Amino acid sequence: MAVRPRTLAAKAPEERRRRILGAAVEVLRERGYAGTRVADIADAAGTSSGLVLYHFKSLENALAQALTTVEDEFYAEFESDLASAEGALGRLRHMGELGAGAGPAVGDWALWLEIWVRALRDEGARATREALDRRWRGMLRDTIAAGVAEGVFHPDDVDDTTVRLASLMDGLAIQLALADPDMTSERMSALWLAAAAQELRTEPGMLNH
Amino acid sequence: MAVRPRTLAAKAPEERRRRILGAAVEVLRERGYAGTRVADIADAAGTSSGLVLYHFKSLENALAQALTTVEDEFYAEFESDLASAEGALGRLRHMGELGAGAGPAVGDWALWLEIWVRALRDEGARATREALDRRWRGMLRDTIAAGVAEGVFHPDDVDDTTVRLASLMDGLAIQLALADPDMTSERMSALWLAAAAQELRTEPGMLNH
DNA sequence: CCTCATGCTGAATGGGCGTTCAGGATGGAC
DNA sequence: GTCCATCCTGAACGCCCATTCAGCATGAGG
Repeated sequence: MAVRPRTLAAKAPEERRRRILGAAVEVLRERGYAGTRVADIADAAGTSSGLVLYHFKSLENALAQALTTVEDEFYAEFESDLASAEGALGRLRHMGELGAGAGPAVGDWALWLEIWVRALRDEGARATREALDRRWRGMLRDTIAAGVAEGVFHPDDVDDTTVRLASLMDGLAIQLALADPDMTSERMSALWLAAAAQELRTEPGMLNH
Repeated sequence: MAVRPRTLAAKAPEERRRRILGAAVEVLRERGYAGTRVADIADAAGTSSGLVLYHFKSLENALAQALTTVEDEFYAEFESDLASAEGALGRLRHMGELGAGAGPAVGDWALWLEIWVRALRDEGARATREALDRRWRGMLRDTIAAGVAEGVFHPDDVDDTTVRLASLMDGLAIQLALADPDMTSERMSALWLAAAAQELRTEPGMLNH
């Protein structure tokens, strides 16, 4: 009658595993990739370092999986939030606000900086981040294309505009992640939407909220 | 008759010191902040690890000084190159091209990623990078203001435009540093100048070269 | 020539930390 | 109850460096 042939011993291994992964993300945010120790993760998860290595083969692997988790959650939430937006204008506004920190992104931009540095030298990380970037740019491009179809956007060149707006968001995010006094969530969102309005030649005021 | 009261023993200590600093920069580019060892620097400089620690107090300190060196050279070259440009339009074009890798910037964007991650957790690094960013934005803002005075630029808001164009460059640079197949030096420069043309409402074609 | 401050070396030291492992506990199967 | 796969623990092991240091080299000053 067991759903799985394999029995689950101990309390709840899968639950424990997830707790460790969550702890890894937490520590990663606090100390960064280079500063995270196995013992830190174990402490944060309220378990032993032995178990961390038991569930994940190595620290390296644990951190990689932690980052994957973050990325997945990031996009999942992003996409679900976006689904509730109506029309291309609404979707674009959401993108500006979510990217600027209204959602899960807020503490995550720091992690993106870590991912970028990692991607500098790790082939796998590079490929992953490239794929994720393409996914994000794809969402942006689709939104723009939808707006063109609706007749509210009139970009010179959809691809170029997409790359510029995506890159602008990354660049603004750096200042946000580094807590530059000149940058706030609100300003970032406003700056990005203003750029979008220029790029897309929307009617004046269309993208203010 | 000695210029300095202190005698210089050995061959040329100051020269050696500079060689080590250069080696540190080289290794830093190759292996990144987290991956650089004292022995790597010593090897690259053709000396002993003892000497590295003799001239710089610690590895940490050596790397910090190496980064400072890079930053100084970066801006020095940037400013001198810029001085030769005529008019606001010429200066802006230079900024687009230098930033995109025509000059010393090309291998340095990777180092900027490292600096950003470092700034995430090191107060000193954060302050340094903020100051440097302000300096770069200041140059950009001055150029824009000059263009306004010349009557060739007509931005909505000089400050906002400055921040957007500076951030856009950072964002584009990430893809360049990570060798994203969709991004090249030429495309980056073209994308940035096109954005500048939009932001500054230049006459059509003014910023093409 | 001496002397001695400064440069310089490479082996030794010591600490930090990833990984391993021997040994328990747990709980389903029978 | 007995057995065994699976979980889990924390101490022990070793490796990898940063840093220290004892000692040699050099060359200016006298």
